[in-house]
Order: sequence, then structure tokens, then C-alpha cells
Amino acid sequence: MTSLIYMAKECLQAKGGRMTNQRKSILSVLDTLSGHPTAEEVYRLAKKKYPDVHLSTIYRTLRWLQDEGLLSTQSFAEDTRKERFDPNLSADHAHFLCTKCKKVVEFSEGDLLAEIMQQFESRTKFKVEQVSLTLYGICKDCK
Amino acid sequence: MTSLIYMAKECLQAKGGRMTNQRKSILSVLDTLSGHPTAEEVYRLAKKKYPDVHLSTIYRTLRWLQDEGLLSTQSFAEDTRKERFDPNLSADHAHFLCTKCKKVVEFSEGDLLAEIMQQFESRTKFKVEQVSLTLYGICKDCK
DNA sequence: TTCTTATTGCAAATGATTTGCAAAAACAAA
DNA sequence: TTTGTTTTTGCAAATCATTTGCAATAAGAA
Repeated sequence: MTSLIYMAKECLQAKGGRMTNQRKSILSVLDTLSGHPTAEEVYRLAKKKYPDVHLSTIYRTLRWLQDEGLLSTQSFAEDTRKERFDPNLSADHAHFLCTKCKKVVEFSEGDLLAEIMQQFESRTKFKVEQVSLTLYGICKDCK
Repeated sequence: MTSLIYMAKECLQAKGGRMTNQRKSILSVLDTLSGHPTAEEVYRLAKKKYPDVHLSTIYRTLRWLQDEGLLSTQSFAEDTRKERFDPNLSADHAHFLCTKCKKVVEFSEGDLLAEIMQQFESRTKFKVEQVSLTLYGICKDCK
């Protein structure tokens, strides 16, 4: 799997964009992180590598990566107003959110999701383009 | 199925709350509405019945109904910052959102959702308390 | 009708995210 | 390396949905 940094560089080259220290720090944070961070979380971590990044730069960079299709966003019932950024682009995964520790766990569920889409399409004649499946509960560690 | 208005009155009686004209107008809007309105939408409709309602009263009433368990909230990828209020309390339904006309369609899917929960629980040893399934696409009318 | 206390209107606060703009930094070209 | 062009940044102010404090209003019991 190619890294975010690499893919981002390709986008920049294609459009005459520039690789700044700020972007480098943000990309490396996203590359090493396993979860679904909020902008604030990315901000805190990116600051360790490049203390002068401004929060608005985090937002701009995250939004840019999203526009380039290198990142998707989720919002969970826990806090619907706060966006979470998901570097895992494969469409065939679902999420589990622990309501205690707020941890997000991904699980690939490609077959199931595809089946749900097909069933619903044939039953309703609607055209389904995307499925979002999220489970809420308590993770093993918190039990 | 008992109406929202009726259930709300019961809640009021139990706790010495009061049935105001504002609440009546909001409840009747929710009772007749079929979709998943935002606070703004409830506001616009409630104003027709009781022109002096203030938006903050809408929010307070919606939140109150939610706390009483008579309403649940959803947020959809279309606009993650805006909450939508769902008078359908049965846990066993999923949503389809048309990305063109923003219409929300509910479909009962109890068996499927229960099965997903059980499968995931036995596979991961996590405790699943809630499942949220949302499909996005184009509805029949918009095709 | 009166009294108590829940509820409202309003304006101001909040919190996440976005935007305008002048200053700073990339990178291409010289 | 210096210059020039253009992208990107920092910062402060704007936005937008939602919440809150408080004095004024109105339910509903007595």
C-alpha cells in the first residue's frame, strides 16, 4: 500500500502544488496513526514535529486531502459535530465505536456491505452508491 | 401506535411539566411529519401554527423529547453538522438518504441488523449496543 | 384570582470549522 | 544565489448550528 505522503506528492506534482513543512508533519501524523483522528488530535500531534503549525492549516490540509480523495470523513453519534478523518479509503469497511473510551475500530465487511447494497437496490429500485455501517458499544478493554 | 403528543403529555404529568402552545405546535408538526426534519425545518412549520415560537424553544423542546426517549437523532454524511430528529423509535430500522433531493427513507431491517450485531459480538467479544446503517444514493424519483 | 415554578424570548456565548488578507515560503527560471 | 511568481501560511475575524443565562411570561394547582 502506497503511503499518504507519496500519494500527496503525486497530487502536488500534477497541479503545481508545494510540499511545505506543515504538510509534511500532518502527513506523517496521518501515516503513523491508526485511528480516526479529529482535527484537534492531528493538530496536537503535528505540533510536536512542527511547533508553528496553525490549526487552520490543519483544517485546510485535511480538507485538501479529502478533496484529492486521499482521506474520507466520518461523524459518529458520540459527537456528531466533530468530524473524524479516516485514512482508510477502502469502501468495504465498517466502524465500531466504543462509547466508553471513544476508540474507533475498523472491520472489513466487504461482502456484507455489498450484499446489503444489492438487496436494497433490487427491492426498491433506488440506486445505492455508498453504505455506512457503524456499531456502537463497549470494547474488550473497557468491559 | 400512540401519538407523540400523548406520550409527551404522560411525561409532563409524571414530572409536573406544562403543556404550552409552543410545545403543542412542535409536537403536532412532528406527529404529522414523515421525514427526519432538522431543527430549522421544525421551526418553519411550527411557526405556522404558533407564529411566536422562538428557535431556541424548538431546540429546547426537541432536546427534551430526546431526553425523554421520544425522539432520536441522526446525522447524515450530506451535512454532518446539522442534526436530524427521528420520531421513529424502533431500533430495527435503517436509513436511505437521497444525495440529490436529500430525502430520507426509512426501511425496517430488524433481522439483518440483529444478525450483524450478533455476528460481530461473537467474532470480537465486544459488546454491541446499537447499530446504525445508512445507505446513500439516488432515489427512484430523482433517477 | 392568586401563587408558585416551569417555560419562554431574547441576546449573548459556545465550539467546530472556514475565510480574507497580508506576510512568508516554495520552487522555477535566470 | 538571487529574483520573481504563485502557493501556502498565520492570524484574526466570520460562520453556522446549537446552547445558555436571565428576566419576563404563562401553566396549572390551590
